[in-house]
Amino acid sequence: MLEYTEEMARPFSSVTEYTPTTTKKKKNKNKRRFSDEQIKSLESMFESETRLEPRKKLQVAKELGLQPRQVAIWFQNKRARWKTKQLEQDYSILQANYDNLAAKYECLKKEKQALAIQLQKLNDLIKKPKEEGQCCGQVTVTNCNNDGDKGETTVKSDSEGQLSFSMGRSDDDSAIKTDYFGVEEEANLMSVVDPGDDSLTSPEDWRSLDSDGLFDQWNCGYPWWDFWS
DNA sequence: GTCCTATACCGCATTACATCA
DNA sequence: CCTGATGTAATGCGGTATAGG
Repeated sequence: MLEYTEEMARPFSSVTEYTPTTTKKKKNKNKRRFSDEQIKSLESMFESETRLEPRKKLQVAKELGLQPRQVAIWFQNKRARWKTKQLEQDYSILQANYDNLAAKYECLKKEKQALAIQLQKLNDLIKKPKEEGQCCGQVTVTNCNNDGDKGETTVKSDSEGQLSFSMGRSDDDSAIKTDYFGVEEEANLMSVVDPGDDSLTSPEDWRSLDSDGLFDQWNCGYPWWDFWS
């Protein structure tokens, strides 16, 4: 149901005219900013509803001494400004998320490089003959998780060739020690580490692990065992 | 029921003006 | 006083929805 015509509601109709040769707007010398009182009232109405019913619009216009058209335009402009503001906020959030993600990516990249070096060292090591006395060793990996908590993982190989993992917090002497697995599961580990490289798939080779800082370069935000998950 | 016209309203881009540093 | 930047009221246009002939 149409309650009034746009032309009836157009403000300043007596001063807004058009030249016969062009559609360009003529200067409107009656343009006045709305009073603080009017703005305050419109703002509070916008907070409760961003669109006005035609009847409500007429009522508001009457109350504020404005033309209904002016109220409609104010709401229209207000919606546009609000949308712009929202977009800016959304952009800020996206930007923050992106920065966070980029930082994680860089971290993972460094992690990957470190692991590649470690893998190379491991490859070199397992090629050494057992006689060289490389039967026992311990490697400690310091890392931090997503919560920023530091932790460490120790990989030990004993004279029997048993591998054991202990995990705990570096700042906590009561670190929980956990035997992770024994020789019979080493083959599984090998397939996780490098399924495409049979140079690491022999349990024999793992008995020669040494602690010459293979994992020392690890110092990123993720436990190394999550890297392949 | 369908088409056509008139009207109202919207979003968007832009203009015109007021205000301020 | 002048000037450029900024905020905002108002305009124009294209599109959609709806009522009535």
